[in-house]
Amino acid sequence: MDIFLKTIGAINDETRIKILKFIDINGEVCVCDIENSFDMIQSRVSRHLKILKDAGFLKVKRVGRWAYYSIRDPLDIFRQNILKEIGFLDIELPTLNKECITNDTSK
Amino acid sequence: MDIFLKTIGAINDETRIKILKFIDINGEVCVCDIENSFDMIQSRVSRHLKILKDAGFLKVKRVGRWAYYSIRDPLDIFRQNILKEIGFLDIELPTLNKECITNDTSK
DNA sequence: TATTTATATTAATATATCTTGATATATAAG
DNA sequence: CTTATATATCAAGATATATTAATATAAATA
Repeated sequence: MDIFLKTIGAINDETRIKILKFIDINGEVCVCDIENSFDMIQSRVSRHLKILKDAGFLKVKRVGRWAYYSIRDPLDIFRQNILKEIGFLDIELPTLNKECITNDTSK
Repeated sequence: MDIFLKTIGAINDETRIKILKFIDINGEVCVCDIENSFDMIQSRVSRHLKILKDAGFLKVKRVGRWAYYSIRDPLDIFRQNILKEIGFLDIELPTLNKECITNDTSK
Protein backbone atom coordinates (compact mmCIF):
# COMPACT_ATOMS: atom_id res chain seq x y z
CA MET A 1 0.00 0.00 0.00
CA ASP A 2 2.76 2.43 0.98
CA ILE A 3 4.70 1.77 -2.21
CA PHE A 4 1.53 2.08 -4.29
CA LEU A 5 0.66 5.40 -2.64
CA LYS A 6 4.20 6.64 -3.16
CA THR A 7 3.97 5.73 -6.85
CA ILE A 8 0.59 7.42 -7.25
CA GLY A 9 1.58 10.42 -5.16
CA ALA A 10 4.59 10.96 -7.39
CA ILE A 11 2.45 11.46 -10.48
CA ASN A 12 -0.24 13.43 -8.67
CA ASP A 13 1.45 16.68 -9.63
CA GLU A 14 1.47 18.55 -12.92
CA THR A 15 5.13 19.56 -12.65
CA ARG A 16 6.29 15.98 -12.11
CA ILE A 17 4.12 14.66 -14.93
CA LYS A 18 5.82 17.14 -17.26
CA ILE A 19 9.31 16.32 -16.01
CA LEU A 20 8.64 12.60 -16.32
CA LYS A 21 7.35 12.91 -19.88
CA PHE A 22 10.25 15.22 -20.71
CA ILE A 23 12.78 12.63 -19.58
CA ASP A 24 10.85 9.86 -21.31
CA ILE A 25 11.11 11.79 -24.59
CA ASN A 26 14.60 13.25 -24.28
CA GLY A 27 16.34 10.45 -22.41
CA GLU A 28 19.05 11.04 -19.83
CA VAL A 29 19.26 14.64 -18.60
CA CYS A 30 21.01 16.37 -15.72
CA VAL A 31 19.31 18.57 -13.13
CA CYS A 32 20.47 21.77 -14.76
CA ASP A 33 19.06 20.67 -18.13
CA ILE A 34 15.62 20.59 -16.57
CA GLU A 35 16.35 23.80 -14.68
CA ASN A 36 17.16 25.57 -17.95
CA SER A 37 14.50 23.91 -20.09
CA PHE A 38 11.63 24.50 -17.68
CA ASP A 39 12.98 27.72 -16.17
CA MET A 40 12.58 26.43 -12.65
CA ILE A 41 14.79 27.03 -9.64
CA GLN A 42 17.22 24.28 -8.79
CA SER A 43 15.83 23.20 -5.43
CA ARG A 44 12.40 22.70 -6.96
CA VAL A 45 13.75 20.53 -9.78
CA SER A 46 15.94 18.52 -7.42
CA ARG A 47 13.06 17.85 -5.08
CA HIS A 48 10.71 16.66 -7.84
CA LEU A 49 13.38 14.41 -9.32
CA LYS A 50 13.94 12.84 -5.93
CA ILE A 51 10.23 12.10 -5.56
CA LEU A 52 10.07 10.52 -9.02
CA LYS A 53 13.18 8.48 -8.28
CA ASP A 54 11.93 7.32 -4.87
CA ALA A 55 8.66 6.31 -6.52
CA GLY A 56 10.54 4.01 -8.88
CA PHE A 57 10.16 5.96 -12.12
CA LEU A 58 13.69 7.32 -12.44
CA LYS A 59 17.24 6.23 -11.84
CA VAL A 60 20.18 8.52 -11.29
CA LYS A 61 23.77 8.22 -12.43
CA ARG A 62 26.32 10.49 -10.79
CA VAL A 63 29.30 11.63 -12.82
CA GLY A 64 31.58 14.23 -11.27
CA ARG A 65 29.36 16.97 -9.94
CA TRP A 66 26.49 16.08 -12.27
CA ALA A 67 23.50 13.88 -11.63
CA TYR A 68 21.98 12.32 -14.74
CA TYR A 69 18.40 11.20 -14.42
CA SER A 70 16.69 8.77 -16.78
CA ILE A 71 13.76 6.36 -16.85
CA ARG A 72 14.48 3.40 -14.66
CA ASP A 73 15.12 0.21 -16.55
CA PRO A 74 13.66 -2.33 -16.10
CA LEU A 75 10.35 -0.67 -15.32
CA ASP A 76 7.46 -2.81 -14.06
CA ILE A 77 4.29 -3.08 -16.13
CA PHE A 78 2.22 -0.77 -13.96
CA ARG A 79 4.70 2.10 -14.17
CA GLN A 80 5.11 1.39 -17.89
CA ASN A 81 1.35 1.78 -18.27
CA ILE A 82 1.46 5.06 -16.40
CA LEU A 83 4.27 6.31 -18.63
CA LYS A 84 2.29 5.27 -21.70
CA GLU A 85 -0.78 7.11 -20.40
CA ILE A 86 1.28 10.22 -19.75
CA GLY A 87 2.62 9.86 -23.28
CA PHE A 88 -0.96 10.19 -24.59
CA LEU A 89 -1.55 13.46 -22.69
CA ASP A 90 -1.66 16.59 -24.77
CA ILE A 91 0.73 18.74 -22.74
CA GLU A 92 3.15 21.35 -23.89
CA LEU A 93 6.77 20.58 -23.03
CA PRO A 94 9.79 22.85 -23.43
CA THR A 95 12.54 21.86 -25.83
CA LEU A 96 15.67 20.46 -24.26
CA ASN A 97 18.01 23.32 -23.39
CA LYS A 98 21.52 22.12 -22.71
CA GLU A 99 23.10 25.31 -21.38
CA CYS A 100 25.09 23.55 -18.71
CA ILE A 101 28.81 23.43 -19.17
CA THR A 102 28.39 19.77 -19.96
CA ASN A 103 28.20 18.96 -23.61
CA ASP A 104 28.43 15.24 -23.45
CA THR A 105 25.83 13.15 -21.69
CA SER A 106 27.70 9.99 -22.49
CA LYS A 107 30.36 9.94 -19.81
CA MET B 1 -4.11 16.56 -18.17
CA ASP B 2 -6.97 17.64 -15.90
CA ILE B 3 -8.79 14.34 -16.34
CA PHE B 4 -5.58 12.40 -15.77
CA LEU B 5 -4.85 14.35 -12.58
CA LYS B 6 -8.41 13.83 -11.39
CA THR B 7 -8.05 10.09 -11.98
CA ILE B 8 -4.72 9.93 -10.15
CA GLY B 9 -5.87 12.25 -7.37
CA ALA B 10 -8.83 9.97 -6.73
CA ILE B 11 -6.62 7.00 -5.91
CA ASN B 12 -4.04 9.05 -4.03
CA ASP B 13 -5.82 8.32 -0.75
CA GLU B 14 -5.79 5.20 1.38
CA THR B 15 -9.48 5.45 2.27
CA ARG B 16 -10.55 5.64 -1.37
CA ILE B 17 -8.26 2.79 -2.37
CA LYS B 18 -9.97 0.63 0.25
CA ILE B 19 -13.46 1.69 -0.78
CA LEU B 20 -12.67 1.10 -4.44
CA LYS B 21 -11.30 -2.38 -3.78
CA PHE B 22 -14.24 -3.10 -1.50
CA ILE B 23 -16.72 -2.27 -4.25
CA ASP B 24 -14.65 -4.17 -6.81
CA ILE B 25 -14.88 -7.28 -4.61
CA ASN B 26 -18.43 -6.95 -3.29
CA GLY B 27 -20.14 -5.39 -6.27
CA GLU B 28 -22.93 -2.85 -6.00
CA VAL B 29 -23.29 -1.29 -2.54
CA CYS B 30 -25.15 1.68 -1.13
CA VAL B 31 -23.60 4.48 0.90
CA CYS B 32 -24.84 3.10 4.20
CA ASP B 33 -23.30 -0.31 3.45
CA ILE B 34 -19.90 1.33 3.33
CA GLU B 35 -20.78 3.47 6.33
CA ASN B 36 -21.58 0.36 8.35
CA SER B 37 -18.82 -1.85 6.98
CA PHE B 38 -16.02 0.68 7.44
CA ASP B 39 -17.52 2.43 10.46
CA MET B 40 -17.16 5.85 8.88
CA ILE B 41 -19.44 8.83 9.15
CA GLN B 42 -21.80 9.37 6.26
CA SER B 43 -20.46 12.65 4.94
CA ARG B 44 -17.00 11.19 4.68
CA VAL B 45 -18.20 8.15 2.73
CA SER B 46 -20.38 10.25 0.47
CA ARG B 47 -17.52 12.60 -0.33
CA HIS B 48 -15.08 9.80 -1.21
CA LEU B 49 -17.65 8.07 -3.40
CA LYS B 50 -18.26 11.29 -5.28
CA ILE B 51 -14.53 11.72 -5.92
CA LEU B 52 -14.24 8.14 -7.20
CA LYS B 53 -17.31 8.63 -9.38
CA ASP B 54 -16.11 11.96 -10.80
CA ALA B 55 -12.77 10.32 -11.56
CA GLY B 56 -14.51 7.71 -13.71
CA PHE B 57 -14.11 4.66 -11.48
CA LEU B 58 -17.66 4.35 -10.20
CA LYS B 59 -21.19 4.75 -11.43
CA VAL B 60 -24.23 5.43 -9.30
CA LYS B 61 -27.79 4.15 -9.59
CA ARG B 62 -30.45 5.91 -7.56
CA VAL B 63 -33.44 3.91 -6.32
CA GLY B 64 -35.81 5.63 -3.94
CA ARG B 65 -33.68 7.24 -1.27
CA TRP B 66 -30.74 4.93 -1.87
CA ALA B 67 -27.71 5.45 -4.04
CA TYR B 68 -26.05 2.27 -5.27
CA TYR B 69 -22.44 2.59 -6.29
CA SER B 70 -20.59 0.08 -8.45
CA ILE B 71 -17.58 -0.13 -10.75
CA ARG B 72 -18.26 1.79 -13.92
CA ASP B 73 -18.74 -0.39 -16.94
CA PRO B 74 -17.21 -0.12 -19.47
CA LEU B 75 -13.98 0.90 -17.79
CA ASP B 76 -11.08 2.06 -19.94
CA ILE B 77 -7.84 0.07 -19.95
CA PHE B 78 -5.91 2.51 -17.78
CA ARG B 79 -8.47 2.46 -14.97
CA GLN B 80 -8.74 -1.31 -15.36
CA ASN B 81 -4.99 -1.54 -14.83
CA ILE B 82 -5.24 0.61 -11.74
CA LEU B 83 -8.03 -1.60 -10.37
CA LYS B 84 -5.95 -4.68 -11.10
CA GLU B 85 -2.97 -3.14 -9.28
CA ILE B 86 -5.15 -2.29 -6.29
CA GLY B 87 -6.36 -5.88 -6.39
CA PHE B 88 -2.79 -7.05 -5.84
CA LEU B 89 -2.35 -4.87 -2.75
CA ASP B 90 -2.29 -6.67 0.54
CA ILE B 91 -4.78 -4.54 2.46
CA GLU B 92 -7.27 -5.53 5.07
CA LEU B 93 -10.88 -4.83 4.13
CA PRO B 94 -13.97 -5.11 6.34
CA THR B 95 -16.61 -7.68 5.50
CA LEU B 96 -19.73 -6.33 3.85
CA ASN B 97 -22.19 -5.29 6.56
CA LYS B 98 -25.68 -4.82 5.16
CA GLU B 99 -27.42 -3.26 8.17
CA CYS B 100 -29.39 -0.80 6.12
CA ILE B 101 -33.13 -1.32 5.93
CA THR B 102 -32.64 -2.42 2.37
CA ASN B 103 -32.29 -6.10 1.91
CA ASP B 104 -32.41 -6.27 -1.84
CA THR B 105 -29.80 -4.62 -3.99
CA SER B 106 -31.56 -5.71 -7.12
CA LYS B 107 -34.30 -3.09 -7.47
C1' DT C 1 43.87 26.22 -0.83
C1' DA C 2 40.09 29.32 -2.27
C1' DT C 3 36.49 29.74 -5.51
C1' DT C 4 33.07 28.22 -8.66
C1' DT C 5 29.64 24.93 -10.18
C1' DA C 6 26.08 21.23 -9.67
C1' DT C 7 23.18 19.20 -6.65
C1' DA C 8 20.80 18.19 -2.20
C1' DT C 9 18.59 19.46 1.96
C1' DT C 10 16.23 22.35 5.32
C1' DA C 11 13.06 25.84 7.19
C1' DA C 12 9.27 28.99 6.41
C1' DT C 13 5.34 30.02 4.03
C1' DA C 14 1.60 29.12 0.78
C1' DT C 15 -1.72 26.05 -1.04
C1' DA C 16 -4.45 21.93 -1.34
C1' DT C 17 -6.82 18.05 0.69
C1' DC C 18 -9.13 15.41 4.46
C1' DT C 19 -12.17 14.99 8.40
C1' DT C 20 -15.85 16.37 11.13
C1' DG C 21 -20.17 18.45 12.40
C1' DA C 22 -24.03 21.01 10.78
C1' DT C 23 -27.34 21.68 7.46
C1' DA C 24 -30.00 20.74 3.07
C1' DT C 25 -32.70 17.78 0.02
C1' DA C 26 -35.50 14.16 -1.29
C1' DT C 27 -38.05 9.98 -0.58
C1' DA C 28 -40.76 6.96 2.28
C1' DA C 29 -43.63 5.96 6.21
C1' DG C 30 -46.83 7.07 9.83
C1' DC D 1 -48.56 16.83 6.64
C1' DT D 2 -45.19 15.55 9.91
C1' DT D 3 -41.40 12.55 10.93
C1' DA D 4 -37.67 9.40 9.82
C1' DT D 5 -34.18 7.73 6.63
C1' DA D 6 -30.54 8.06 2.98
C1' DT D 7 -27.62 10.94 0.80
C1' DA D 8 -25.30 15.31 -0.49
C1' DT D 9 -23.10 19.61 0.49
C1' DC D 10 -20.85 23.25 3.11
C1' DA D 11 -17.81 25.53 6.54
C1' DA D 12 -14.04 25.17 9.92
C1' DG D 13 -10.14 23.16 11.58
C1' DA D 14 -6.40 19.71 10.90
C1' DT D 15 -3.02 17.65 8.03
C1' DA D 16 -0.24 17.10 3.94
C1' DT D 17 2.21 18.87 0.01
C1' DA D 18 4.54 22.49 -2.93
C1' DT D 19 7.39 26.54 -3.47
C1' DT D 20 10.94 29.54 -2.30
C1' DA D 21 15.16 31.17 -0.18
C1' DA D 22 19.00 29.89 2.41
C1' DT D 23 22.41 26.71 3.48
C1' DA D 24 25.18 22.37 2.95
C1' DT D 25 27.99 19.16 0.33
C1' DA D 26 31.01 17.69 -3.05
C1' DA D 27 33.68 17.95 -7.24
C1' DA D 28 36.25 20.80 -10.53
C1' DT D 29 39.09 24.69 -11.45
C1' DA D 30 42.04 28.78 -10.65
